[in-house]
Amino acid sequence: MTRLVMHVDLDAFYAAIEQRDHPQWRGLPVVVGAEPGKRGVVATCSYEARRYGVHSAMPISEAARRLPPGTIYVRPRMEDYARASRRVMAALEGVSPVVEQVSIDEAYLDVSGLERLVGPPEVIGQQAKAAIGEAVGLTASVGVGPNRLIAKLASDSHKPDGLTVVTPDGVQGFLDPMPLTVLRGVGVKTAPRLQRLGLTTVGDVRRLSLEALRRQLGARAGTQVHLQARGIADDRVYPASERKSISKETTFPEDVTDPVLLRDTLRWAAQEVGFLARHEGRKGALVTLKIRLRPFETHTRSRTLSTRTASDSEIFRTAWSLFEAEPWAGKAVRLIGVGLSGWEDACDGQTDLFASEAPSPDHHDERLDETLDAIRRKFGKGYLQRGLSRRS
DNA sequence: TCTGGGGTCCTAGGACCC
DNA sequence: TCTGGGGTCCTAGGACCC
Repeated sequence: MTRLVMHVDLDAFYAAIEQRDHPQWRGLPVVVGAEPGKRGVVATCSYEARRYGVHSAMPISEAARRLPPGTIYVRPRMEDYARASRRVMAALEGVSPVVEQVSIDEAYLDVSGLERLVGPPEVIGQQAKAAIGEAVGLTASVGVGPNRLIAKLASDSHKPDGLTVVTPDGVQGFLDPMPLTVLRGVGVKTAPRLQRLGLTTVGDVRRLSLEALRRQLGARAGTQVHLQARGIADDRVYPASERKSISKETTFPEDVTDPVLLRDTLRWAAQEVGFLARHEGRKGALVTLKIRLRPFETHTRSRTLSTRTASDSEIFRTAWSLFEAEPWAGKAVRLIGVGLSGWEDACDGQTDLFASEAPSPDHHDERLDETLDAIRRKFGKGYLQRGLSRRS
């Protein structure tokens, strides 16, 4: 049976919420992200800002150079965005029961078989857009195709507020003229390897032999690219997938050498990770320290514990000992953070894992406050408030 | 230009075991 | 004394995605 997959992508999600909630900002360039003049990037920006060449992940300093006076710069309000996201996903459940949320502003739906009930794919897509409009007053771009890749590229092809349906017969004609960078897994490193061979489009890639692709990209990636160039990709939708890791990290406003500050920040990160792990009823065996040194040199160090943990202090102690085992003392640190993973059951009989202690907010909050105080004494009140995430 | 934060998946080498 | 092949786990790094 041939499947029908729909991809839904909210338009300039964070910026659209800001413009929805601040009518006076409509029609203006709006940038959600870091504060101009400080370290950081654009999370997302309104279409008015995109006209100046600004886009997600651009350094905020560069964006500020390009954008005119009168541009609105705002810090993300993640709680509000998350609330809107939940409403959108609930609305989509009304279109098809098989919804896979892939990020705060994107989802795949399995709409196979809905044609007999609802009508052609265009009508199903319109239904999704209308449901989102009703739920949160935002627009989305929708793509429908025979698999995830085609549905995603279809939604990307007309933005904002687009609706694009690609039939199985239309797949190759749709794909061939596209730049090869649209293929999943072909990014800033892989694309030049193909471009050096004189390839530019997906059609060019399709004409290269499987053997040549595997030589260039390795067996696995080469095969995947070969299949994608023919429009062959996963056509399943996975409604719920369990997360595999929890992490917290922060980039300092200025590089840090003070070990006390590094320690306090790592303690804060460990408390955040531990709290979230307990909240989700998880314990992990693998603690990973992440550090980024000046100029932009990233390292990870990890340790597998003999028993799984969700304890703030154990996560912290492990991460700090990983730090101390390295000759990093005195070096300028740009970023520090910690992750926890390794709770998947390896058939080792640890069945009591999820009966672990509940989150302990009181204890947690008190210690967290102490740590945050230490950090904010250095960097000011606004620091370490909320995350920032890149959104289309 | 000067590069956030949260993730996933893959590769590759070495340890260790049979 | 010099030596196989395979499997699994651990660790570090990197590419990529949103």
